[in-house]
Amino acid sequence: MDKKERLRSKKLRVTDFRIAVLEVFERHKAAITHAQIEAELVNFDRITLYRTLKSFREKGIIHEIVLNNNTKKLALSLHEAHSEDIPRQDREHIHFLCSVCDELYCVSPNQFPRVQLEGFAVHQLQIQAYGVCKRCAS
Amino acid sequence: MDKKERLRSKKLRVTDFRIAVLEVFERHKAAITHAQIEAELVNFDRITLYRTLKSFREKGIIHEIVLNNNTKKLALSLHEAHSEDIPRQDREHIHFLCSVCDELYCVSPNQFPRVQLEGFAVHQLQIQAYGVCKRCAS
DNA sequence: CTGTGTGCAAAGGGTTTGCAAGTAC
DNA sequence: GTACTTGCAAACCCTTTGCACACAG
Repeated sequence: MDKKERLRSKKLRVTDFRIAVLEVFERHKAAITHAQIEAELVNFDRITLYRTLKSFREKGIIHEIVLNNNTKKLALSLHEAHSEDIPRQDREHIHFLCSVCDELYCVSPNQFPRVQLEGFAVHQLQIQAYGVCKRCAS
Repeated sequence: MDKKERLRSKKLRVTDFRIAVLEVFERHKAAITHAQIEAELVNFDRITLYRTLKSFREKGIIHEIVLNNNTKKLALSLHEAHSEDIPRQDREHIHFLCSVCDELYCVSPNQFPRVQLEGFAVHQLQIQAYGVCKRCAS
């Protein structure tokens, strides 16, 4: 069961609640909101959920995407459970938000952009793309 | 006095408080936090500040940059007071955050990146760059 | 004069903290 | 057994709302 592995590899104890939260994430291909998670859990404690998501974030199991309309979405991180440092596809993916269905997808482009800024040494780029996804375009 | 012009062109009334807030922005080359603004105002009402910043945002006088450490910064928008729609340098600038001094600058690159994403029609990109600014690098 | 802006008080909502009991390892 | 987790209550903090008064145009 790789949900358990995911937790163990981050030195987090395996509990029913954490498994349940991971299951919610795995049910979705796109990033989800805190409210969505709450809606899909039954009989849970809100505070425990806050703490669970916080430790998931700190351990890099999930990452948070803050959109400019002040909403936040959460998504599983892509990297393998056992890897120690953050691999390229985690650093270099783009957050695509569809303005029709409001779903947010983590996408790896064929070529990740580079940027030159006069007077600034750029170490990392974080890119959010806004547009329409294939499903909504048809 | 172009602070007054700035307000009038957005159909906002010119008040002492709004001028004072604009002055705070003009004192800074980089984006500032809500807390910084409060620190530089004297004898002010917190609620009025919230409402002032809200109307500035709605009118496009300032824009908000949400960083992934969950902090927000505010900066004057670049476009001329009288322009009706958002010009290219407002849509196509990059937010650079220096990890040393924690200052955030709006920078226009010589060439704004384009991105191709399979299955997604990208209409707009929002880019945040992390690194070290010239002043901190020396 | 009219509608917009301000100031105060209070409410609202999301998130965090403290602590005791429960549980993974 | 020990340290980590959970659950409940309460506290916290930031932000918004309601309303009366003040003021810009």
